[in-house]
Amino acid sequence: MAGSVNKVILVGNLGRDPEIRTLNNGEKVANLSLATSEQWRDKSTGERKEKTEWHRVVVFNDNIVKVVENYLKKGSTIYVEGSLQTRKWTDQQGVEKYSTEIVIQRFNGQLTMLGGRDGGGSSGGGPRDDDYSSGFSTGGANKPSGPRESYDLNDDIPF
Amino acid sequence: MAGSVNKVILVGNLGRDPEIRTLNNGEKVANLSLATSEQWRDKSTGERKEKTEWHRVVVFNDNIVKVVENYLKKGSTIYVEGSLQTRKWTDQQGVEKYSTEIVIQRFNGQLTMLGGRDGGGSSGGGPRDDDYSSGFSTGGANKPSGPRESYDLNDDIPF
Amino acid sequence: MAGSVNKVILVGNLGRDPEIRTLNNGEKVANLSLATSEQWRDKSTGERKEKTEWHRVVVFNDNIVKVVENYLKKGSTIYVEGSLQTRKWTDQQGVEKYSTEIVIQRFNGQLTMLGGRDGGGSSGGGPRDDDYSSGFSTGGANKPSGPRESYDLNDDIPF
Amino acid sequence: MAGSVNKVILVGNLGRDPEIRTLNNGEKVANLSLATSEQWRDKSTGERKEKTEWHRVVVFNDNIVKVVENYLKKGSTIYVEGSLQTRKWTDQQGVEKYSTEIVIQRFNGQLTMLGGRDGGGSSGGGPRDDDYSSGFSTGGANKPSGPRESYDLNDDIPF
DNA sequence: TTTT
DNA sequence: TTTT
Repeated sequence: MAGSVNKVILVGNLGRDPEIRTLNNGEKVANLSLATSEQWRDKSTGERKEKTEWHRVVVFNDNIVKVVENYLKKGSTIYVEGSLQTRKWTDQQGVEKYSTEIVIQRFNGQLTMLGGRDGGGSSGGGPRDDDYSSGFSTGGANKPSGPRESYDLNDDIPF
Repeated sequence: MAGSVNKVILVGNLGRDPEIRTLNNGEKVANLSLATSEQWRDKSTGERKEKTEWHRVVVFNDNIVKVVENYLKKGSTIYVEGSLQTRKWTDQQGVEKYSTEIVIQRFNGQLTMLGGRDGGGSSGGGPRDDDYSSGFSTGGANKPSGPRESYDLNDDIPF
Repeated sequence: MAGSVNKVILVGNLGRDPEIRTLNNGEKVANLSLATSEQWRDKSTGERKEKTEWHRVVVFNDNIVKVVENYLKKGSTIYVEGSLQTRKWTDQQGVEKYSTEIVIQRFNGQLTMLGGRDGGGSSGGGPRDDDYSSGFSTGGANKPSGPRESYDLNDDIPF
Repeated sequence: MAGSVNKVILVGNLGRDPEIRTLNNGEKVANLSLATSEQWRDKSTGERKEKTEWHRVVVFNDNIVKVVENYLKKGSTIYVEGSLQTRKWTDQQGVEKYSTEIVIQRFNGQLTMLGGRDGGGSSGGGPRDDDYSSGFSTGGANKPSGPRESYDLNDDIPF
């Protein structure tokens, strides 16, 4: 196909602490649940309205996973840049399901902390409030091998 | 919630002709099936790979719906800007399903034709190949009258 | 020209309080000085580096100008979306100069407050910390009534 | 400073053939002159108007420079993603000047060919019309060392 | 289902 | 200086 572009840009808050999983090959993957919301005033009734959208963000980029592990938690405000990917999976009843995620691959995407609420988590320790910005960076010896061919997230329960 | 951002930017091709539906209130809505794809060379095997992602784009913006109706068809290359929205629905077996779409609302989003293949469809009629660019427009009879033609900022001292 | 796209997305902090000017026709224009910065570690010396970029943002969109007037000040963190525009002007010595700005027109662009430092300004009054998000709005008295609700065509006269 | 974002997204056409320069260290840099334009109809007079904006794009990313060298020419339509940078320089009369450019650094940015007119240039040779998409890719053992500092050429073979 |  |  001629050149194409697949880019998602979100600024929002984490609805819960990130989940970090370790793949069979030792690599870590972070899953974020990110909320964005719109407010508006209903013209007819005049009342304030708000609609929240929840996004599933999956991070494969090593350096960004480290940032997620060390700095993010429920309530964190972040800027995220990734690409859309729809995954097909089969639930325990054998029903086919689809889950659309914002994916930050090894060699693209960005995640920037923007501060935000101090979280309500009980966790007290750990680094925090140190602003940290991480691009696609990564490096390491591995080249981009393309769009992460197979990885087992099939037992995830999409949001 | 603090200000948030929910933005998707895609450049790709239509997999089929757009579908236009008319709502009860007379408004039209356009549905697009847009493909983006990535190519890469497998590091180990050296072979070329390609992965295509399909996106559901839903257009509520009137002016953009008109562009879709009049100019787009299977194979068209477009730039699209909208926001992510996940819809819950129940299929005929009563199973809950989720569908994530790129939505171009009445007052946001953008769609720009970028040309692309002349389509392979047998359909011959209708306007075509006329490049046309439509922003969020505004709807109705009034369009933005353009990029702020003249204004005196000349005595500003740029940074 | 075939469809084109001209879009800038910035997240950064205001270097000083916004400047609001009133044009001859009574419209207001806001000027912002926005900083973005990059940090990295020098590979050879190992020392931390930082480079700050300053952006001139000009807001013509009425609703966004109101937000700027009422909520922004030195130190505010904002998300801004606009388009690039280079202006030619002549300084007092008669030398031609160029200034490139990020412009938020009446019918496009976005500005979202993201909180940030409480500013260092001595000014104490004025609204603050009330998170506020403003899209391209529409100008005039009518705002977009939100995501996919009913709405009336607006009878705004765009500039 | 807290995390910041500095991103420019353009779709437009090259006004002339790219210029490739070789730095002292042997690295190549590409300069592009990219046009974006807006059309609208003047409300009062009813006449069609068009305003073209010219952007200076500077490419440091090796792989993208190769694409530019091999595939782009006057008239090419491209998608470009980079960051804003304002450079200060002194002209031959000793006058300080500023130039704002869209920079594609070694480890970020994107350039995607979107086809476009076949160019009118007299140049006949060279690859052409082969759509080619290049991300920041690279990787290798070298990490991003920041904005435009010293770095090593990587010997990756782009896909 | 597109495109190369 | 491009493009329509």
